[in-house]
Amino acid sequence: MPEVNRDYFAKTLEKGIRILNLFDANHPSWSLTEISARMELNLTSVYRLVNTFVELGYLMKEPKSKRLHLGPMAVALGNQLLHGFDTVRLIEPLVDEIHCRYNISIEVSLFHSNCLVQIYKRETSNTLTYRLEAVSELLYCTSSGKSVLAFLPAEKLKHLAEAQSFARRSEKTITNIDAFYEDLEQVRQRGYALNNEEYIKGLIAIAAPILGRGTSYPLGCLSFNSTTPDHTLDEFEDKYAVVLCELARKLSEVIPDV
Amino acid sequence: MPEVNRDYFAKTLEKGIRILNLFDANHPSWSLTEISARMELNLTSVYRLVNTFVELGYLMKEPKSKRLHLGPMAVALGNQLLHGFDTVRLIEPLVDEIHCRYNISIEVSLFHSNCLVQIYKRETSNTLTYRLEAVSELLYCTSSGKSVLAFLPAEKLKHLAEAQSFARRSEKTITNIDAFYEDLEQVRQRGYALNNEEYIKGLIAIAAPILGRGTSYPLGCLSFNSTTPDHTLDEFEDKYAVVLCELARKLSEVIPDV
DNA sequence: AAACCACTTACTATAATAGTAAACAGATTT
DNA sequence: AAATCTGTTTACTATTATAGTAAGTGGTTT
Repeated sequence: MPEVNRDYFAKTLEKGIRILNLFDANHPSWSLTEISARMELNLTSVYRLVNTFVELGYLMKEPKSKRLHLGPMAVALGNQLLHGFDTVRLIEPLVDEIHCRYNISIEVSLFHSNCLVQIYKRETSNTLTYRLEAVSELLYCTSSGKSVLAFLPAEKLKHLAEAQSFARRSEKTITNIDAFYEDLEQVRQRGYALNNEEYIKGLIAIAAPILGRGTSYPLGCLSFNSTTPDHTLDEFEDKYAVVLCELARKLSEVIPDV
Repeated sequence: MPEVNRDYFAKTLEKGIRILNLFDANHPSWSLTEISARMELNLTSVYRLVNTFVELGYLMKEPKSKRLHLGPMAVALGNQLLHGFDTVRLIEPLVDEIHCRYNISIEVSLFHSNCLVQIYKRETSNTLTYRLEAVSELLYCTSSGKSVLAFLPAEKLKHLAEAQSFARRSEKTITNIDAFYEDLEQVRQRGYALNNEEYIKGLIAIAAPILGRGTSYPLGCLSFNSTTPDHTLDEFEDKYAVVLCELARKLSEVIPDV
C-alpha cells in the first residue's frame, strides 16, 4: 500500500463507516454497548455517530430495546453504490443468466489490497446459515481465496501465504502451509479451486480466478456455493465446473485490467 | 419528523455520506471541484473527505485526470447493506422470480419521511438511458409516487400534493394539481398507477402500492418499467397489470407494518 | 515557454469531538 | 411497590480535528 497523506484524513468519517460496516446479514442488529465494545470506542462517541445515522435514516432504533438496525436510506445507498460501479453493471447480466438457469448461489469478488472484496452475489432461496463476509482476508480456507492465490506470481504468493493464520475453522481446514502449497498446485492444474467444508462444516464451493486479459494476473474470482445436504462436493464439481470456468472466462472479458 | 438531539450529531460523517451519495449510475465520476461546487463546501474540506474515502478503498482516483470513481469497498458495502436489511431478503426471491419469468425491469421502494426510497431493483439488459434516483421526492411525475399518494389519508395527501412542484419534466407531465387529483382518483379505482412518459420521454411504467396488512396504509410501492420502443403503455398495462398487483399483494405480506 | 487550471499542501483560528461523570429509563428482582 | 441492575442519554470541558485562506505543485493547452 502506498504511503498516503494522513493529515488529510477525516477520522470521524472513518469511524462512522466502520460502524455501518458492522451491519450485515449475519449481524443485523447491534446495541450501543456492543458497538462500543467492538469498535473499542467511547460510548458517548458511538452514541453521537449512531445518532447521526439514525437522524439521516441509515439506522433505525427499536423504540423499546434501543437496538439498532439498518434503515431504508442505507439500503437505497447500497443499491446505488452497487449499480454505480461500472464493473457490476457489466457482470450483472452474465451472472444473473447462470443464476436463473441453474438456480445456484454465486459470488463475484475482486482482489483488492490483499483482500477479497465481494462485489456481486446471488443467493438461492435455500438460505445458508452463515454468509461470508463482504471483505475477507481469509484466503487459506475459502475456494475464492485459493483460486486467486494459486495464480499469483511466486513472490506475492509467498508473502500472502505466510501471512495466513491457518487457524482451524472446521474439521477439514488445511492448517499447515505445506499441505496448502500442494493444494494450490492442484488448483493450478485443475484451473479452479475447491472448498470441501474447510471454512464451515456443511459449506462447499468451487471457485475460478478471473484473470486479466493482458496480464493473466488474478483480478478476482467467481465462486459457486452449495451445502452438503444439497450436493456432495464431487457431484457439485462434476455438474458445474465447466459452467464455472466458462463464466469466469466471460467475466475476464468485461472486467478492466489494472 | 420528531425533534431530535442536534447536539449529538457528527457533521463530518454527514458530509462524507452526502459525498458518497453523489455517485450513482447516472453520475459515475466526479472531480474535486465538481463535488465542492455541488456540496457548497470548501475545496480543502472536500479534499480531506475524499482522501479519506480513497485511502479506505471506497473511492478511486484516476491517476492522470484525478477524477473520482467508486471503489471495490464501496460496492462491497453496498452489497452488505442491501442484504443486511431483513425486508430485502424477504422480497428478493419474490421479485426475482417475476423478473426471471418475464424479463422486466422492477423496482421496490419504501415510503419513508415523505420520500420514496428504492430498496430493491432488477433491470433488464436493455439498459435505460436514465435511471431514477435512489431517494426521490418527486411524487407527481412517477407511477411509484402516484401509487403511494393515491392511497394516503386525505390530510396527508393534501399536504404532500401541495408540496409538489409540478414542474414540467416532459411533454406529458401533469403540471396542475387539479388534473393530478383526477389522475389519483383513477389510480384508486384501478388499484395501480400509470406513468405515460410523464417523467422522461420514452419511459413508461405501472406501479401498485404496497399496503400495510393491518392498517392499509401505503408502506411503499412496486413498479414495472419499460420504454416506448419495447411497449406502448396500453400493451404494457394489459400484459403486466395483473402480475403487478399480485406481486404487490405478496410483498405486502412480507413487509412489516409500521 | 508561458499561461492556465485543477489539485495538493501549510498553517492557524475556530469549531467539533472524546471522554468523564452523572442522570435517567426500563426491566428484573426482592 | 420499592430496590437493584443494565444500558442509554445528557452535561460539561479539555483536547483535537476541521474549515478556510493562501501559497505551492504538476500536468495541459496555447
